[in-house]
Amino acid sequence: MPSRQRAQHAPAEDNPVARLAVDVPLAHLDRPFDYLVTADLAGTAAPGVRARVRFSGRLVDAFVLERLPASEHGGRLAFLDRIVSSEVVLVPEVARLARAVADHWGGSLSDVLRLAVPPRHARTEAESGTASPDGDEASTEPGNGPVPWSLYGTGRAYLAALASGRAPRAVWTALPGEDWPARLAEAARACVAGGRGAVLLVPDRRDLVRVDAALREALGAGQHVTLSADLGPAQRYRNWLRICRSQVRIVAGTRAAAYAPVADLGLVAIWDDGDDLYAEPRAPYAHARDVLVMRAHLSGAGALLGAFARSAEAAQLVATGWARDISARAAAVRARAPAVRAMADDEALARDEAARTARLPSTAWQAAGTALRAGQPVLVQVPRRGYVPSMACDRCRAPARCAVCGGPLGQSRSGAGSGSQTLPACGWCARPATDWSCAVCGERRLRAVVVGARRTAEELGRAFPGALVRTSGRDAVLDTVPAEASLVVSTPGAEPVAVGGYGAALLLDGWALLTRADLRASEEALRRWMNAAALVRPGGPVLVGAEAGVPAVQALVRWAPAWLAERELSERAALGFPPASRFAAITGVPAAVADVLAAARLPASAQVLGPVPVDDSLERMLVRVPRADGAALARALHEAQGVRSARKAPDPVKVQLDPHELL
DNA sequence: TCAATCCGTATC
DNA sequence: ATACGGATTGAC
Repeated sequence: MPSRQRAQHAPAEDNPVARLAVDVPLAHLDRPFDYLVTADLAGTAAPGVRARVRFSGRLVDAFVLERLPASEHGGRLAFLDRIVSSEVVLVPEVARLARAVADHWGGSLSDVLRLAVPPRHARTEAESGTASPDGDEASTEPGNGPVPWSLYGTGRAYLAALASGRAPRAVWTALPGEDWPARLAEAARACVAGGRGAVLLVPDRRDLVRVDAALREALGAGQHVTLSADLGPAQRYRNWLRICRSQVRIVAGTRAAAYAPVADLGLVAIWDDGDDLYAEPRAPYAHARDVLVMRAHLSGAGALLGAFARSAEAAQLVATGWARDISARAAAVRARAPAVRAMADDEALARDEAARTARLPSTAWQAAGTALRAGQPVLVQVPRRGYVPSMACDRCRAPARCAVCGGPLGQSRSGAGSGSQTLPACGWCARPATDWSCAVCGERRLRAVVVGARRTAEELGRAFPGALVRTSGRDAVLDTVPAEASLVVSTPGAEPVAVGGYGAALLLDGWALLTRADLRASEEALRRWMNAAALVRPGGPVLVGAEAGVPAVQALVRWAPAWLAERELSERAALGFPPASRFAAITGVPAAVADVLAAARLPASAQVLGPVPVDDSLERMLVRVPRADGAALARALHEAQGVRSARKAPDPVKVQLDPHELL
């Protein structure tokens, strides 16, 4: 077959070599491969198009990365089998980004490309390219109201820099009550004014609906598209093609939209980068915030990280000078912030299950009652069920940490038999906490922290007979609630926006958020509280069920997210935690994990922790290095995976850098 | 001495 | 996966 085909198809005269990214996940094949282009494909085998090639006997998908006059490959080149379509779907800018993402997280290019380029939908591709996108209605005139960015110190200068073609980078702390989708849309409009495009990321579909509406308001219809998994394959691919074909330059979407092939990218923006939903659950487990930061850096685009709260990573970008801080003046914050009070006695209630409904903290219920009587909705935030049990100081409730490596202590099950004892042990290095003492108060006793049964809507209904109770949570999320007396019970992240703002908010079981076995417990608690409290009208009462002295609670009371983030950042730096350090988690059957670590040429600074048993017969090892050695760590582990995949080692090993849920 | 077979390795 | 090269084996 080869000789016959080669006789039929002579190589192209110009640039007969195509360099391809082939879709094979094996780590040792994570590099480009050169193929010969036949004369008849000379015109269509352009950089960025999909191809099919015979790769070690099998037909596999591939992308053309570039065309070259000759190959550096010593052996014989095979001919490219066929070009799938002439649509350019992988532009060089995104190819470079994908390579950088793969390298940074120790993964393969093909894994990243599967996320970056949506699966082809042939019928959609064949449609005439002028079809309307999301079923847009009639065109509206772009809104041109006042620009509330002027409330934010350098905010207007930031937009002006975008419009003039520069690449300003900022961490933006939105004022409570801010109509943030409108502000993001204005930033996008500034890009358009300067002849460039923008990518705006939001955590979930509900936020996307809001940004979509704001963009339509700011830009008029048909000037942008949305990208998210729940559009379905056809609509998603249709919208995505409009970006490829440069028919739109503004994209709003969920995490995978970070790779949207917007031409002349002027801005990448992300709302609430601390949200867990930005952590990609598929290999190589890149975080969308970091992907955008990388993209801004590689492509010379501006960057905007906006939120009510602030992540330690965002604080890090400010601290290193990579991004500027855009915040409102203290007076403006004071004028708009709710009035926050901590209800410490909620702790006692949490312990005494029976007393709950009887001994409701009177301040909380007074505030709720007042708002309801005034005809205003009241937001009640309740934690989701099913927190991982963690250990805390018996006296002061500070989360308990390992004396040796600083990892979180948890209840490990030792022995599967009956009468098995549970003893607290480190979740990172597995050392039992035999001689523990609290770093805060010196107490030597530990207690297990478990979230009890959550207060139900019915309980609240009993406390306020006759009140309308709505719920918003995992199964049924409400987008908005009207300006009328109602109790709105919501889990974090599902809080509906209230027309006119909530009259009050109760943030229940706040202590439970703070004692999670999670490095980010404080930061995450504040993020959830602020996202809820920001929906309350200025000066409205917000009651949080947690100790007033805890830093996260202080930050909420003073509405000082940057203060907490900076504090967290310096604390973590002192303790060798991320983002000052980088971690890798290696999970698999014990022999396979040991195999990877033996093959990996880790940097000298690497500290290996574990193993810790995880479910079934699997175990996990952690490797920690200072941030500066992060790239070396990623490379070493990717190479080690390559050695194993070349050997066809049977047991799979999951290598995850910056494992989000562990830290 | 040569063919059949096995094993390891590369995959353009 | 599959193809190939080199080593190994077994029959003449």
